[in-house]
Amino acid sequence: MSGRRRHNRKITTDVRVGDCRELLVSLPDNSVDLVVTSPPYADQRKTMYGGVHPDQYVDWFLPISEQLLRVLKPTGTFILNIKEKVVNGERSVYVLDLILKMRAQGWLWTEEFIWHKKNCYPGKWPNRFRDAWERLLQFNKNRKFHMYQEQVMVPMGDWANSRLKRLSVTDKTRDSSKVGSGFGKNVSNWVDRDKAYPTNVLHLATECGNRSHSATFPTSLPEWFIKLFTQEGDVVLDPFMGSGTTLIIANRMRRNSIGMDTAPEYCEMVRKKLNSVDLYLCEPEMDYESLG
Amino acid sequence: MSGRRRHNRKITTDVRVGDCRELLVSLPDNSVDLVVTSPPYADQRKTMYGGVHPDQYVDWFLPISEQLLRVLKPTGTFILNIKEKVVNGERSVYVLDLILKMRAQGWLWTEEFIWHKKNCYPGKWPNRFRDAWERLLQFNKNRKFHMYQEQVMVPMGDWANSRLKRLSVTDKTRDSSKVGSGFGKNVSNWVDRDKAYPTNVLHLATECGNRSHSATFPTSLPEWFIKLFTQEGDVVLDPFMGSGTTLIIANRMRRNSIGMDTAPEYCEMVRKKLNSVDLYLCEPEMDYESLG
DNA sequence: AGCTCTTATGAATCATTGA
DNA sequence: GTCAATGATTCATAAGAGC
Repeated sequence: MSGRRRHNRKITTDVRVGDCRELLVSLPDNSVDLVVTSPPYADQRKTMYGGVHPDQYVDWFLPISEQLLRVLKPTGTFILNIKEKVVNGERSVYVLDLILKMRAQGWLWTEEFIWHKKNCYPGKWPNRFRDAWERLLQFNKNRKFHMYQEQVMVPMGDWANSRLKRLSVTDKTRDSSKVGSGFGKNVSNWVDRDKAYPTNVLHLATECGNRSHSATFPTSLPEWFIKLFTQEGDVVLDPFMGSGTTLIIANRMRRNSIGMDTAPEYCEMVRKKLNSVDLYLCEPEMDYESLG
Repeated sequence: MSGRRRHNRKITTDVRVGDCRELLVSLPDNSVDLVVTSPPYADQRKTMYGGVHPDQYVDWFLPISEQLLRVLKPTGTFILNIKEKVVNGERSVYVLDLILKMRAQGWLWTEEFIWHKKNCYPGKWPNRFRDAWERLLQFNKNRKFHMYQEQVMVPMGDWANSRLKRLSVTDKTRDSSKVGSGFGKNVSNWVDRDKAYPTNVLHLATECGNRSHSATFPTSLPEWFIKLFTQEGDVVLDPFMGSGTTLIIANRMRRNSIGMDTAPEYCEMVRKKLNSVDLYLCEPEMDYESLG
């Protein structure tokens, strides 16, 4: 766990140009710890990915998910960020259909996280409110998988904060005066509880890191799942890399990663960003935590 | 809009004992403006009252939704509160299946609201976080339906929320003691200023209105949808009444309503509560707004 | 009034036992 | 072995009392 040993291990960050339907075939079986990706939504970004019609979306995605099932380790996890479009005033059902067919492929639909977008897209319609959430579908190969819950614990609410503050000023001194009173054990229970486990609802604002790119995938989203489902040295895969948010944060967290994208200009951009990040990581005194 | 005219119209609140699969047949076509209900969730235990096995859930519900489709007005809305259980470490898919089959019945799946439960059930498991959200599925008969968005506009920003919340608990009682003090006008000033349209994510804590009954959703949940999808004098239907939260709030908001439940003791309890509410409504100076 | 502290409670999951 | 029932476990809120 020392900083020196961590930096002695070589971390690879692999950017591949091409269609993941072809590139995934070259990856070995059971080699990836976490797949986290946000594929192009149906009929969106036509020019970049050729656009997939909602009716064809499931058939287009199933060969990809089949490859992902193959390359994922038995203890690994697949996080799929997706949200169905409104078509003719109705929510499309291709996401529901996809879940059912991926289960038929062998995936377990373990959980559905909700990403609550606090600053969602503006707009007003007569019979619809703004869409402020997206699905984060968790799939696994087995019921048992790696999950490092303590890595994503969050600070507790205000009442606990104030209570802890009070403990730290009065009760701690009282404890030091009464030796072995047993009260210290209670204090340590409270002190240990300064962080709480999250739920399956994630509150994150959308970020617009790069103005030239339309995707609003915030850095904290892949970061959260990488913390939760991988350790240092593990392998993260994003078959729809886009601007490379997942790869860059994986590199910064010292996870090996593979990213794929059909657009050469995106791949080149990500490579450049990675090079500058690598410079930071080569500094022996720099740590991920200090970059956080 | 005057209080006098509103109270001249007779509002009926109809509590019927029995299984809604049988009772719904007697309702006329196209007679209901809003169905809002929270049916018993699927349960592994076969023998338990109200429990339906996950594998049988869709077949059990489809005849009911067929009747609901018949009795709903063309401009009406059906709100279904539901959440799938975890079975063998995996999320069940009967809700997804139900959506697909209800569409085949003729329903439009217009929207999926998220109810974010701020105080969710406790628990800790090695490979799962606590479940903090439920689905609020919106179904319609037609693409055009009645929606009164301005009725559910919310104050902007947290500072306004906390201020309004305090008003609702302390200043409300003060207002009832000081008749016509003019303070109520200040409240409405706050409400009129800086309002924003909500999104499709609802933040509500679970409430337990009645101690003797375990499964109630909070009053504000049906209240929100009744505001959004009905006007005074419209008809609200809850085929799984339970403790009657929906009926009582509908009565208070001067909507006609029909509630059904197989348990006579629940029906009797709701009737008693309705009688006491009616007494309040008979007072000419009382208004829905002052009841909060 | 504001702040602190107490306490009640919530549509849950999982592992184990028994049929 | 499969299926069903039971018990233990769990924790962040918010309402309410108290100062």
